Amino acid sequence: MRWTQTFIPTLKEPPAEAEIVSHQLLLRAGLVRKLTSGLYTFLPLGLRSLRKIEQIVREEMDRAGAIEVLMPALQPTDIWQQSGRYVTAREVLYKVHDRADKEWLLGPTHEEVITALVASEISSYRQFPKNFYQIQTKFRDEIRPRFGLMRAREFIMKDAYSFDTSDEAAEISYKKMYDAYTRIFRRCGLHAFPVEADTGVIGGTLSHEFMVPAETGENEVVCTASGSYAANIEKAISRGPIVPTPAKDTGPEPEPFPTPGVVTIDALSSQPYNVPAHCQIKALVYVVESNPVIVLLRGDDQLNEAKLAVALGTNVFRPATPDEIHDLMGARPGSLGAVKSTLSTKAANVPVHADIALRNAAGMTTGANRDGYHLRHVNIERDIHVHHWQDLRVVKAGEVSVTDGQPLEIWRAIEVGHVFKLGTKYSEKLGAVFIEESGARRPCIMGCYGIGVTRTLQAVIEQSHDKDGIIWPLSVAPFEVCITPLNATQGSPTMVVAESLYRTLAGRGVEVIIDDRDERPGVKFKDADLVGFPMRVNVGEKSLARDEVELKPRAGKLSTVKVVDAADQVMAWIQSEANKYL
RNA sequence: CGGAGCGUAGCUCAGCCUGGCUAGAGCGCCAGCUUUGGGAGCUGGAUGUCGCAGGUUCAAAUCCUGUCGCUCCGACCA
Repeated sequence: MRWTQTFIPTLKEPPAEAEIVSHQLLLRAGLVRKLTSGLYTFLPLGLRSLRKIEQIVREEMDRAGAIEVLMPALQPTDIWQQSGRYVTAREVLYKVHDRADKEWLLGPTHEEVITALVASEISSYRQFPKNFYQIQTKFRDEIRPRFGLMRAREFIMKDAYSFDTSDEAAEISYKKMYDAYTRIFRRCGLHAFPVEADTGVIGGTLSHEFMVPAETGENEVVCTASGSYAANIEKAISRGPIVPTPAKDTGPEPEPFPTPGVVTIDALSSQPYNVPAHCQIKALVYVVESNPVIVLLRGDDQLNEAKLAVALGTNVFRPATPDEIHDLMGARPGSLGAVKSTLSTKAANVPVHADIALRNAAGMTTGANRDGYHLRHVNIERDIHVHHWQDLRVVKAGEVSVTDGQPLEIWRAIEVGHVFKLGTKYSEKLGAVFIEESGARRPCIMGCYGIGVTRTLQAVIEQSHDKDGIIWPLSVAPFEVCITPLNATQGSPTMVVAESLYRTLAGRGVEVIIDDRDERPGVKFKDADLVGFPMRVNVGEKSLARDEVELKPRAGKLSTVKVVDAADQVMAWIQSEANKYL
């Protein structure tokens, strides 16, 4: 490819709209342009890298035995009604109407479509296992698109769906995808690692997200240094708080004491009260499908809403409003508690969910359900009627792993993939049943597996760049080699050598671009570094006088080679570089 | 949807608080000359409904109201 014959609109300065470095570089290197929030045009170089990632994904899915299909992005509503997601996923659904005013959906994901296909086409146990995948544009009405391709309204996803006849077989399918994902991200030059993920209200036990560590990531991951434990913070557990919960009874019964104006954990732990946060019981009121529940946590702990969703069996809940709280508890937030003797008649029957870190807690302080008062000498087993003991807290750095007692760290990360064992949720609702050997009919066991292809592209940039620009891994670079003639005058010795090398490399199958622009060397160097081609070959009069050209790997040191050896040297370099991503 | 910020040239921004000449700079773009190993120099040139709509005023980029868009923080997710 010739630079002058493609379209690479680089920018000197980062556009104001881009906050994070990968987003800035996507724009500055001329890979994408924004149409409007969450919608991007892929320009030639961005598209080339995107296609390379897609191809890696395709090869590894094929290797794992998955079968490529292509499903419609436009979908009828009835299958979504059947699965129930017309309602539960309504927030992310883009709906369109045809001229007869019939409603259609732009697919945010394809469980319904693939399950309908399997329901109508596959009926015998002999036809399993099957795993279908596609690489396709998805549409989601994101609450807040952001960071360029990281969270877009329209994005390219690889989605795969496995169908099996038993749990054991489904686990094998799951493992194959898990292994394929590990290979895919490695081949993309990404350091991605799997973590246990929340399965949400769907339940089930098997779910992993593939995470790329990045300060700008939207997720938090809890892990040990050795990797012996790794989980999304929504799911993460530990052996409990570093400072144990007091368990010594300090009084015969709860004792109220005045705390005028004290409505925070901090205030109660300061002068003149000096009640350490871990000796307090925090009471929260939530409204679950219009019914109140009380949630108890240690004062120094935060509620993990994902865990609460699992505990409640629904994700339809919200914090109660101050008015609702006052109406129920007779006190305002900051003075709440669940001690039996302080609960109003109305509150007495409200379910109490307590975090397990509060087990056997004694000598605790909590709100008295009376503004300006707290209670001390609270013994939770004696004084509070706990209906449900559950793990509800957010794990903190420094606590130790349940697997091997190693200290836990917390990292931010980008989720690039998610593998999920679905069970029979969709197969039951959409009638994907098969006939087993005995003649009985049973629903298929499903799994679903997603990779955010466009997000992966940006994650590569986020993880691999320096002050000058992108540092593409060879495997996903838009071009492997950039030839930079320092004088682009047609027929000049420099250009003759550059053109010759260009033709030789292209003829040997190297993805090469020649910067044939009539620009000064500095401009070309800056642009090549910004775009991040893995190898740059400088052809200039100085070195040409010695019959040499320069090889400059984007991430390595400059060297010189004889003109006649240049092509071989470049080939050798590419070969050794390519081996790093296998 | 709640909170915060920003909309002035293709890009980055100044001007706005305290209204007043022809709306500016750098980069980019066009022409010419010079230059040619890390975003060159000089000269000349083109480019703006100051996001949009109302209002206040003798006068609005500037003040007020509304509206649209973009960005960031939270809930959602590949």
